[in-house]
Amino acid sequence: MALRHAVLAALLDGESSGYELAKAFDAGMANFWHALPQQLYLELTKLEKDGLIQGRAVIQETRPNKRLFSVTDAGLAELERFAESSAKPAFIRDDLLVKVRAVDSLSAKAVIEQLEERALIAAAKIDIFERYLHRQRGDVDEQAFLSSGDRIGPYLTCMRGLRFEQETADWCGQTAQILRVRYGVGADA
Amino acid sequence: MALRHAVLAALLDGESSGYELAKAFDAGMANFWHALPQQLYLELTKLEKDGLIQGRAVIQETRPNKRLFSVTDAGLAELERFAESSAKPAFIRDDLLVKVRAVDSLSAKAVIEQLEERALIAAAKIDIFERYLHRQRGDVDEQAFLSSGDRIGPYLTCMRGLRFEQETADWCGQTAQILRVRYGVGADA
DNA sequence: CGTGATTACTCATAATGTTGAGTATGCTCA
DNA sequence: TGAGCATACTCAACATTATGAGTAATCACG
Repeated sequence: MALRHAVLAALLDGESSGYELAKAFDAGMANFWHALPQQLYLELTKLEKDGLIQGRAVIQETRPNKRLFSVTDAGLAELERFAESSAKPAFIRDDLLVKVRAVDSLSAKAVIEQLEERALIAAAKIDIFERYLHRQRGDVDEQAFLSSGDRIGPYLTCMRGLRFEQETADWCGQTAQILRVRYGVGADA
Repeated sequence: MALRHAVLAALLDGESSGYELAKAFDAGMANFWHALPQQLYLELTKLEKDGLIQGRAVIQETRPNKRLFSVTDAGLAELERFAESSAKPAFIRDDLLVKVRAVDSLSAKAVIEQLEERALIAAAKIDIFERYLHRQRGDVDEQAFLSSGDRIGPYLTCMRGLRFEQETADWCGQTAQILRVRYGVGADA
């Protein structure tokens, strides 16, 4: 029952179609949850059936018709219940860490390459997140925005995503460097 | 096929029973993967059937008998294959982030409490990880250990876990503080 | 002497997440 | 003019993870 609440939380940004949500939950932007389009469409159907969101059809001329969903009062109440229930601990679960853990028994080259690739991906996300944060806070500085802006939830979670990616980029870069030195693999992996 | 490789990587530390692995993959220690005992026992059975690990029974007088597993050559080869295949991106997937994302539409108290609780949990993990790192490197400093120690994979992944938890503790603390100020909830939540 | 924690493991089922294959239309760019 | 991309969504099958309920012995605590 977790995607359920992630979708509700995302819909607080305003009415949205499955397709738009799918983009938001995809690799690029998902700073607080990740899901594939198929899951989202399914979840939206269930949420509507349960009365937690309501959809309205939008007939389009030039594009396929779509349905825009928004959170109902029952949905808000459900989110409130969710927020009060105890959160389960979050874990890192990452293929790349498994590979690094085993690196002493493997040929390091592939691992180094993947660390460097991951660092680049993280750098791209950092860029996206920084732009988003800047756009959100507008002219005021961060402190001022956080104390008086009218919607800070998305900002706060994006901050977390940003720091996570910065940490990822740093660790991947440093780890790749250490392994390169140890195993004499050139920098131009 | 991911737990599979996590188990293989964990067994590189040396022969281990399902029970011991279960502790290592549990909340406290799992700095590179997380799994429940039931999953591990199942996976160990499959790994043995596939010849990637081999078990040997140890008959104990005072405790139930157990089976210790170690990685075979085929298992090592499988890990090598895994390391060379491209890693799928890692995502944060955390209930608490969902709650923070939605906090503007909720009563903030419960969210603040959970942020503070999470910060404490993270602090405890930081402690565990720091001790582990210190024990691993022994007398030499980190740089020296990383360039000449004989097994650095576990050290590197634990570093990642450490930083992740530090980031968690910082962000949770700061976020709780911001929300406390905004919503006038006392520090003694 | 019995309550609860630790060691050591198993089985079944439910919930979640991933993969693959479709359907359909229209827009843009070469 | 046709290849590829964006919009917009659906269905089915599979893989992975999580949950709940047991079994059974020993040990430490009061």
